[in-house]
Amino acid sequence: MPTNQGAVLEALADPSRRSIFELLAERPMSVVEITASVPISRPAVSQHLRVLKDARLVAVRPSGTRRIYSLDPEGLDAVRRYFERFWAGALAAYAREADVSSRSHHPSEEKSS
Amino acid sequence: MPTNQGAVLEALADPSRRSIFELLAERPMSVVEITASVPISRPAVSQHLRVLKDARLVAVRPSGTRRIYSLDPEGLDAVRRYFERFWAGALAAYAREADVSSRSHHPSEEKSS
DNA sequence: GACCTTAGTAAGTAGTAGCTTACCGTTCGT
DNA sequence: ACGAACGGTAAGCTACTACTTACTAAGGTC
Repeated sequence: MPTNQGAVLEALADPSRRSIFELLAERPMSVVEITASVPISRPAVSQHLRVLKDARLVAVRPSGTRRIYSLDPEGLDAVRRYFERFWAGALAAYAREADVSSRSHHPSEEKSS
Repeated sequence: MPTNQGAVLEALADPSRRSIFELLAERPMSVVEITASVPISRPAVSQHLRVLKDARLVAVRPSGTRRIYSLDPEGLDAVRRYFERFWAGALAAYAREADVSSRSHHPSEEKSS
């Protein structure tokens, strides 16, 4: 199990974390830079970054005394695979349910089998 | 409000809710059926279903005294679009960061405004 | 009709997640 | 070497969230 999908979903469930994540999508930034664009304290940002990093949604690169955070495609890909797993099934289920609903609402038309 | 992606992510952040979601991916089920496959009480299941329904991840169809829950492609599609939005950027950022890392130490350039 | 099944809501509780301030180690500039 | 900027960690508080046990309503069966 490479890169737990649950961790990714839990990480992005928090609005502050989503903001940070979306910020880093524009360009890599240091912690102070991120903090300037977000209404929480710097330690809070650090804590969020730790969660995002554990979920492999972001990666760090040290640059002098700063640490430049950027997006890590790894976690993104993990969650993408997770949702792809359900996509076909969801469409099929929807089609079947829609069919059932249409029978109850419209007594006419379409008797396939 | 076209299917808030945040709501979808928050809904699937909970393990119990993910279990229910994945159960319904196999086949539509009633609340008691779901409860039988999950280690929580039936009211808890109802509460989770409400969250999933608000996020448009599941849909309900009344069938007599039961309510058959099934996947709703709407929420799934919303979150898929959300992640697609970052996919290209994440890959580009990753390539750039990998490039930066590959060069050794460069004391020049890069100045914060 | 009586009565059982199904399921959503109310009210209350325990645990955890996110925030803060304070502190400490590193790295750069002078 | 000293001081300042950067950033991660610790400790503590608050608020929310997931869970429970009632209770209530609606539909189906006899």
